[in-house]
Amino acid sequence: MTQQMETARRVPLSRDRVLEAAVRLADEVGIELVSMRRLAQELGVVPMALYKHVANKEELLDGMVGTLVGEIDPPVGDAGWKTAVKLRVLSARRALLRHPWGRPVLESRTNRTPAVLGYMDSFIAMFLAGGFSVDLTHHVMHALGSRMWGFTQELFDDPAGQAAGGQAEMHPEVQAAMYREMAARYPSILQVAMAATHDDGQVVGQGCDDQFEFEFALDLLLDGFERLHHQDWTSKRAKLDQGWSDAIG
Amino acid sequence: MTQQMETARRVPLSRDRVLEAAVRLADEVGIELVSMRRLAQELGVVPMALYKHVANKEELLDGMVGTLVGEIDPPVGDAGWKTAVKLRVLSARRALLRHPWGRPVLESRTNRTPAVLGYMDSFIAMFLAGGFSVDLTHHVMHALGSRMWGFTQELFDDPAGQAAGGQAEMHPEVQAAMYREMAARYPSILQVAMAATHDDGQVVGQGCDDQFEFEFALDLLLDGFERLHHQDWTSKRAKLDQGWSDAIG
DNA sequence: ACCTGAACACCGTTCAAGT
DNA sequence: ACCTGAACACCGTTCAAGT
Repeated sequence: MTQQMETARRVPLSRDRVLEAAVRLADEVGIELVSMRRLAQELGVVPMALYKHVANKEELLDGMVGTLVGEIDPPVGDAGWKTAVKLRVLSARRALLRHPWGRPVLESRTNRTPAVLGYMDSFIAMFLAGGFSVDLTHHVMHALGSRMWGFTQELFDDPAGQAAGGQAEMHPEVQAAMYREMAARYPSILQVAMAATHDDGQVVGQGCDDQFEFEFALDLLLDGFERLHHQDWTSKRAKLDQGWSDAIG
Repeated sequence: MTQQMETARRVPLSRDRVLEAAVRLADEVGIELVSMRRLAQELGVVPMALYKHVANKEELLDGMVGTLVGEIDPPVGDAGWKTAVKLRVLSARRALLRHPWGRPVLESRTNRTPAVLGYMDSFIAMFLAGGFSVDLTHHVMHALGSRMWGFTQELFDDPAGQAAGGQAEMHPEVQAAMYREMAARYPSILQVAMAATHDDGQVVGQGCDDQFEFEFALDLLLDGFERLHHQDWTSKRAKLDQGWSDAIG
């Protein structure tokens, strides 16, 4: 331990070492505990030393996203666009499951870093290679949105602290009371929740198969994309421009 | 001003006054500047005084979401499920456009407050009333996800500070250099961006019609829901359970 | 020129002292 | 019993003093 820290202190800091340590720290203790100060401490360094390798915390987070993108499989070239897109999204999803901090960090990113632009570019290229018009590709990319990264903004995401099965510790009476309360106030939620969880008395959100739900929505979108593509769908805006081109051309 | 503050000090604090002030403050200065301390100052009160009306900041944010939900139109009863769902989502979207803080706050919510549960419940009820099976309703709600609130997690959302048209201040040379850089590194992005912005030299993300893109994806999903509903789609899991019921019933 | 301790301007929340 | 100032344990980042 002491030896490790001394070794760490001997090796000079570098942007890569900083990012690597940030990723490891976020994996271990969660992103909410990753502060410049804590990260510096982890590296056996004074906080200000980090600022020579990253301009500020935003840039640190951008860098972390970069390493995340690096873990996503490159697109397969031999399958159709649909398979290629799906495989890539699912690969991104696996990367995000390995690094739970990826989601909140991606959501908060606002800088167009090369890593993110490159990832987006390769997605667009898959659609174009599949014969999609530039116009349809544009809208389809918007529709995909953050699902490109393998996550969806869910109704209720599990709070960081709350492990699954927390319900098990409740007294039957309390559970019964909650049940009656739900039945009175939120009858529709209860109906769906009961069907999904098979009357084991859990409330909505628990007991859902996240992977299934993600792929359900993804397939729904991809099928929709395919349908529009086959019928040569064009947005009114693009149609209008086509009219203009015809008129002036 | 002084009189206002004194009046404010005279009227006793209440949960409603706290929430109302929080909403107004967030509308005016942005959510990132809404702190317990700043809010207290705005109310002419010592920070700790707030804690008698909200347990902590989380509960304050939950309360703000409550007032937001209150601004969303109730479901129309006489149209079909598709119209009812779409109108409600678009109403939520308008509420969110009036209160830009709603999105980040909703994204960060993890508590199942009555307001949110009630909103969800009414959505589920719309699908069930439309004849959707409980099973399909469940998956469809997941697929809808945060789109229920009228927003999508976009690839790049405009950073809070950056107004549209910031590009206009760039020198032509810089713009040309950026253009060449994009062409070399992200050819597919450039293709789409140019088509979307009609060669006025802007980069991707600018010049998109957010409302169009939102409705494009929403319609794609709703059409998908409709198709599955018409063909009596059932998840394998529900099919399996049906088999079990048949076997043991 | 490089490095870094101290400081600045904030947080949310606890807690004990004052009324 | 109620209220609140001071304090605690943090932030990200600036800046000037030290080597």
